[in-house]
Amino acid sequence: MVMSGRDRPTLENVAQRAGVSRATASRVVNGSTSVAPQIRDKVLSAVEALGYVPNQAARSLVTQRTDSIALVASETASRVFSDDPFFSGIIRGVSLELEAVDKQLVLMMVGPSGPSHDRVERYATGGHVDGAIIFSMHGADPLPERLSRAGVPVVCNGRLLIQSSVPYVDVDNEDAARTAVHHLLDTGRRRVATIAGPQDMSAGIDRLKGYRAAMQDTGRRSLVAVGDFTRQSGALAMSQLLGDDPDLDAVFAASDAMAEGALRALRQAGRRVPDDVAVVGFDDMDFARDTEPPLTTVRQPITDLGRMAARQVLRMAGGEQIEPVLLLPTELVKREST
Amino acid sequence: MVMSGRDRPTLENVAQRAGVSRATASRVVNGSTSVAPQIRDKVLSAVEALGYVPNQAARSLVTQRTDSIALVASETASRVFSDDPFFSGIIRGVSLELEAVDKQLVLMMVGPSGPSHDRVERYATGGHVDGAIIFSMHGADPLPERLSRAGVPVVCNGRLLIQSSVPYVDVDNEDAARTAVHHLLDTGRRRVATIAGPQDMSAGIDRLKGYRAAMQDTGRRSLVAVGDFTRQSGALAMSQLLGDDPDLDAVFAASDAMAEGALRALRQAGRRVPDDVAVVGFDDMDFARDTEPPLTTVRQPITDLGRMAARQVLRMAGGEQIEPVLLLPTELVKREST
DNA sequence: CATATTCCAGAGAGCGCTCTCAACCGATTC
DNA sequence: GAATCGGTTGAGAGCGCTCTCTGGAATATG
Repeated sequence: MVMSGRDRPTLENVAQRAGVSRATASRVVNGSTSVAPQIRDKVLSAVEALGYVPNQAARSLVTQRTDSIALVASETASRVFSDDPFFSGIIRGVSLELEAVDKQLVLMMVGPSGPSHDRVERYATGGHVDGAIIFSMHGADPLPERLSRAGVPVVCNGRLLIQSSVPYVDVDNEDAARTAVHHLLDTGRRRVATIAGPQDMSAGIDRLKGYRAAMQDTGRRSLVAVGDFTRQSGALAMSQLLGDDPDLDAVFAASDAMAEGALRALRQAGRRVPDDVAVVGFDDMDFARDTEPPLTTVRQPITDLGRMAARQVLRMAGGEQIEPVLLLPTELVKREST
Repeated sequence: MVMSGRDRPTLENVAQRAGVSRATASRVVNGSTSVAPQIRDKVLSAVEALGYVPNQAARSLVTQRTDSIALVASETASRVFSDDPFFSGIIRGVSLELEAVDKQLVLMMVGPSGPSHDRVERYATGGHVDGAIIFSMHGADPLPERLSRAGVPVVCNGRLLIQSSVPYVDVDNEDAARTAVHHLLDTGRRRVATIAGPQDMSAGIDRLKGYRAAMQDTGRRSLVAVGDFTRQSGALAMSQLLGDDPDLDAVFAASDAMAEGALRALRQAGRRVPDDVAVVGFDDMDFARDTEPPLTTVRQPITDLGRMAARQVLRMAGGEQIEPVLLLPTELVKREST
């Protein structure tokens, strides 16, 4: 096996070949301005000739920066590995943003608690990353706060459930849900139920809150079933709802996946959509366009959520002060299911 | 802002507090056996008291290891960010395996070519990672070969399209497809079409090859439409197929997502499944159980594919010789669509 | 009891890089 | 012509860690 580590050219080699000092070579490599053009060129061609690539470890050792950001995801998050591509979207956004500034993305999964939790904490507080983005937290996870307290720049994706000063980016889930439900009401629906998301996640909680608010706005009774953002849970919840109130004429599902499950359950129960029951989802995933019928849904900019989280954490790492809350806009996309 | 980097305890501090030399402290931290128990304990409690975490950069600098592995994914891969969770499954597998040995996962996306390609190459050959797992390559991507030649341990996820000595892990796509088609034939189907995957990816190519082989085995004519593994393309391909041969009575789709699209197209064309047309998919994604009707499909162990890739690359990084090809078993899961 | 052997801890040399500080040099100013 | 000055370059000190090498204590051997 080739040991790539051993025979790699060092700055010293570059300097020698260019006939300058290591310090000057370093300046050129790092783009310092105060280097004479012809020396600069000499160094650059030495870099080229030798195929020099800076040793990140050595650099980190002195700069105390690692140029990498951790993306921490709760491994058990049903959304992460279920059939909805929320996870992928976030990763994509974060990745695009980091790539633009030549930072690396270190991905870490954590279990609900215990050893893997500690591992992430040790790793992040150990100065291996310049910051961390934490997403898809369940319950009152203490990790964000702990890292933050340890001096690691942290940004969360989604509102935290505990009182905390850790900044986050999210959409206004409550408001978006409210809008969705009002759309149902405005189009003449009278008995609007909801399939709520998991009640240990802010997205689940806030969307339910929005639904409740909209119902109260118009003096109506709530009809709630709780799912976990997956298709199956959506189908199950829909059946329950139908059992609870056979006359319901609309459903607001807190995710597209659950909405699709609901669509299926409705079909199996012999209900026509939207004639008998209108359905609104949340997310605007790719597949929402292809359900039968195509799904009316609340679009949230998932990739942008990732991008913004990355941007914020980079700013923090750069010593900037950032807004504690950043909300991105949503949009109600009307299709044939309402 | 708290600068976490500056006030972190060093090994020197630990040594001092424990009243030993730095070398001994290092031995304890790295689990060397030749340290007297009571000294060992003293060091450990100093570590505990100070909250010492080794500085990875310093360690890497001398060991020439980074304890991290790059997972490189083609960003444009339709599978990566489409509605099928292949990507997530691979990540999950790799992540689980790396976590077990306390290595980090560095995720890198690459565009079809150009700057991001170079970036990955520079990064990986620059000794920032101990190895790389490359997956979802399109066409004859030179990246795996280039990295490998540069001395970076590389394992691919999926057969390479070019002649190369880079090892890979995969399922036997051709054989699996053949089995699936034979299942269709065995259950009395006569006109079996296929919705092939993209022909610039080995999974797409090999599954089509398997289909063709099965058809030839039984002296039948092939009927092919090509998709790109997505739902939409599956629906589109199905319509074409129906146009080409309205009497077809079975379809083998090279992915579950395409199979679902096909199911939808068939329904819209007024065909009953499986009465008029049988459908077989590939992957056995979660949603395959919930399609209407539930999908017969070829199960491939996606998470294990990720796991094995990680295991192989770790072995390579450890200097071991590994098998150039590792094929994991598939299984035909029979449900109601056939 | 002297010598050989084993075992364990410490000293010290770097790993490759950045960055401060001093040195230098040609050019400007008095 | 001497003093000053902006602009470059080089020397060298570390960043925190691992690991080899050496010395000394403890144990075994003749």
